[in-house]
Amino acid sequence: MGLSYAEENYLKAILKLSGSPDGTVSTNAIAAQLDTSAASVTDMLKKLSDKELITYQRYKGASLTDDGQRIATTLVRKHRLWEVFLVQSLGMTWDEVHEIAEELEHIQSDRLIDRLDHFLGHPKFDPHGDPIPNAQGKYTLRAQIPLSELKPGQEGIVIGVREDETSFLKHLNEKGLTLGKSIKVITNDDYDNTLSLQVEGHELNLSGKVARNIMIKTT
Amino acid sequence: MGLSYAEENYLKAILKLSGSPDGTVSTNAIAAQLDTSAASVTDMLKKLSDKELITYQRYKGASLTDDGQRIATTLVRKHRLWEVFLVQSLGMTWDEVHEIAEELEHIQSDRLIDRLDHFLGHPKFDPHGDPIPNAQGKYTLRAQIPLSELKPGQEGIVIGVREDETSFLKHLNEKGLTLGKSIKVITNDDYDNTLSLQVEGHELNLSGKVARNIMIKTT
DNA sequence: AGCTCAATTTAGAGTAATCTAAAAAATATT
DNA sequence: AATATTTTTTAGATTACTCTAAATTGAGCT
Repeated sequence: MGLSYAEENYLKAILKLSGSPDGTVSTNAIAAQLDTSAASVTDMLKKLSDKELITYQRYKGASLTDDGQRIATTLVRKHRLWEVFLVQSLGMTWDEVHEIAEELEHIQSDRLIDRLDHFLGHPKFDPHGDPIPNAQGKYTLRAQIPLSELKPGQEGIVIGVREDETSFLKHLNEKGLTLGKSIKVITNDDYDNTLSLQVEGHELNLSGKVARNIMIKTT
Repeated sequence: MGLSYAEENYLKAILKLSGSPDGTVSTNAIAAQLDTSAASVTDMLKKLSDKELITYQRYKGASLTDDGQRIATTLVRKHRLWEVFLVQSLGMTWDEVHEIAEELEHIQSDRLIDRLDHFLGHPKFDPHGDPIPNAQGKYTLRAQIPLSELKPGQEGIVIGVREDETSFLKHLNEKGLTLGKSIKVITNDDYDNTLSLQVEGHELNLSGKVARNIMIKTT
């Protein structure tokens, strides 16, 4: 019936990586995502294929079946709802909740998630600005572009980040660049790949690498 | 560093069973508590002993060291805080929260538990009436006696149950005997071991077995 | 088409937790 | 005290997940 934590994590990784054309994901991509060996991935892909949660052919990569997609999306829903709870109810900061939510998402109880969703007021986005799938797996998309694509003079609001890594989120927090902050781009140098912007009066410099991972809703 | 779920569950079982004189618990008692084989218990006792979380001698049973006691008490604290959250915040019923809390108690984050405790207003008792240890492992005892010990005419309030089993809690819910209800004993027949009482106008009959597991604060 | 190299799979092995069956130790009974 | 019974441990195996190293397959290049 229930899946193991490992199985669930593989499904989530495949969902995350299957933005590509036909949704097919390579063995190595999964190994990199989960920081495990390619051999382990191959073993697990066989198992998930037997359970009909993915379609898999040797040497050809894997993609989620409808069942697999449903389960993976539910995990994302759980993860993001828990993140909202941790930030909104418990007052934790957005850079410390990811790892805890990574554990909480595996708790087994549909009813628990329904009640939590209700308690939180059916939020549509998590603290990183990512959409929360509803119980049917549908979610709202939001118009957002990477900070790196803004031209000098453009303004907007920080609505999310792409990276989940704690170190990255911590870095942003230290710079004062948190969710909801209004920003205005001063310079965006395509050449040396740096960007300067104004946040609450201060001026801030970011590398192109960092700027590409910060999502903005333009105003 | 961190312990596995299995290791944590063994420590909790040993704490639960070590009400006895010197706090020593037998292999078979643990096996029964965790519904596992005695052989598995022996294996695990060796491992926990190596980690200095219990003292253990072959054929002589086990008892918690200070470290083991601290960890086990923290687990109880986490379990009971989560139960309060599930009932108080999410509106779940006391008969459905135990199993979910059984999973939630393993989530690793001291800060999370501190925040949760704060969010809930530092509750002293869980929905079953059991005391919640504080961060230092200390907890308040409450004067409570089993319903089975009340004499006819005595009155009181339901403040807890001894059994954790879902089926038992469900049974009580159906009879309308939930936490906080005022009761008055009408008859308590030592001979055939049954008891009748008044709850909100209704009259209710309980077996001695059930009555022994319902805790009352007399008024 | 044949070769090269990267990606992937297979082979073989290790760890954690569990089981059943058999052996050993402790406890109870006569 | 000797024997019978119960409890506990050991032995040997199984499942899930993981690893490294070696073999295989596929894809790109000439």
